[in-house]
Amino acid sequence: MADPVQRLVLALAEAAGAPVDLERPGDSAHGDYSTNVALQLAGQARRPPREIADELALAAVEVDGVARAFVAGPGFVNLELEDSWFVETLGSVLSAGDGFGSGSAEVPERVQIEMVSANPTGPITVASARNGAYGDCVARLLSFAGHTVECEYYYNDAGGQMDRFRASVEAVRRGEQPPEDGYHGDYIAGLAGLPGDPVPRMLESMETSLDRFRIHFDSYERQSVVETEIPEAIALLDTFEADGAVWARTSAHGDEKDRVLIRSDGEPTYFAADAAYVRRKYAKGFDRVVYVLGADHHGYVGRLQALAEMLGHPRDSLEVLIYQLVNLTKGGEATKMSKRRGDVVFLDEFVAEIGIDAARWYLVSRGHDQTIEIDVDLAAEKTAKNPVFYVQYAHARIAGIVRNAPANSIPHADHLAAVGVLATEERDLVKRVVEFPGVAAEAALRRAPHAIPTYAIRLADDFHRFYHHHKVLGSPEQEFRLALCVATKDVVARCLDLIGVEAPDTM
RNA sequence: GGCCCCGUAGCUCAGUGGAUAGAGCGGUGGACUUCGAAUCCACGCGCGGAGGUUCGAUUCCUCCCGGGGCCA
Repeated sequence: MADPVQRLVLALAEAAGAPVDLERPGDSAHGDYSTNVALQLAGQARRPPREIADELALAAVEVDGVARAFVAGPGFVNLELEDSWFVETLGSVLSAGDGFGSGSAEVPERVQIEMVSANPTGPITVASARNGAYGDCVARLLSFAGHTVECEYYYNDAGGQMDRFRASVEAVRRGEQPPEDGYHGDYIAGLAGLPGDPVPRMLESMETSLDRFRIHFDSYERQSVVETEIPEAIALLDTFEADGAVWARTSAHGDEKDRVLIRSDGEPTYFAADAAYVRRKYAKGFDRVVYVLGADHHGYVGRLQALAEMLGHPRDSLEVLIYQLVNLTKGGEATKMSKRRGDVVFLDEFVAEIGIDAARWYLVSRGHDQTIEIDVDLAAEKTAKNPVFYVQYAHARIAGIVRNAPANSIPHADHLAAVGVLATEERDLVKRVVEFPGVAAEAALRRAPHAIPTYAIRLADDFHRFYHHHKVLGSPEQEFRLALCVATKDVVARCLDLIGVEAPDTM
């Protein structure tokens, strides 16, 4: 079945002889949809925009479903649509079912997303949780768009950090303080009380925290394994020797300077391990390799993309998603996050205070380019007012209606008919629901999951308003309204699923 | 000194070229014998500054100011 929105867009594009974008005007006096295509065409056509708009409006009224088309302002063409268009549109949403809004990827790719990748020296922090929540949502969005996505966790099991971590646990076991440059958090004492190597225990506990936070990994990779492939990787790179060291000519591939691979003492650098790791990722057959890194690592972008290019892949196929950091305040005082000092807020504590749904919502509902400020004291108090409940409540409300609906009254797409004249709230809600595919596609393309909660709030808003004004069950319009409820409920649930939040039937 | 991110309402944030810039929180006042009032309705205040591109700029470009981060 052809999507009625697309049908409109295509008909208008044909009339205009150019691609057309429909937007929803802020002012309802400007119709259901409007397009600025006449304004865009005016320049090259060397004609007054209103003249072009007049012609387009004449053609638009002939399009099936268009009740009225009129020109306003500098040359906008505004459309008012027939009730039948809304009924048809709702029907198409219902028949799309679970797939509504999915499959936007033009070229489906095999994508690896590497995220979190915190070394196992302490529990998952809120900062790492933002990394994970963001990466996980991007993974969900890309997968919904039609890509095949795998999530990987990478950690350094062989470096100095691990030595200091083990030494800290050992010190406590001997009844001493951890070394000055060691780890001082309370969790060290807990690990010291258990026998054996603390590293596997630490990892296991981190995995449990992430899993409970609904962040799942398809694979784990260790630096000690990756390092064994450094020679193969270096053989493929553009290298030279200077000062007794082996260098990668990264500056010739978009990086700001060349990088050392093997020091003059024969020791490989971290960058050499990075090279081996990048090679390994592509060797697994991924078309696209994504890193999720905090803003403090933005300097890595150039050298990583240089590696991809030297290894024979398009530099853009290695994508680094940078998110800004999380600042915590406690009672108005800023606290610097430092895992070594134990001066951090851990994910488990954060979740214990505000719950998983609110925590996930909190971490992904802001743009990833935005630094997050969290007042730890206020977070718990604010929970009840968190917009996530506003959205969840819309879902639960609809679930209640569906529960109370008579058996066999849930409508099907094929025999859907409006009764009487549609109300503003009904038309607005239909328009909101059909925005979803565009929102999901855009969010995936821009790696911007925060667009989903933003949209979900507006959707819930339109639903709550509709609910308040109109009775569903037992009304003459029951069939249409029930259909509208079901479509809304499905889209709300999909939005929440895309950000890893539950969609409860009761609250 | 170089590079990256950010300055939008009292606070936390949406809005990557369109018409009168939006939400939530906080404040005030209203609405439940009706499918769930965790809801709805009403009332205030705002694009850091200066230039430029454009028919049109919160959005794009340059510079300045201010906050954060990375590197040197």
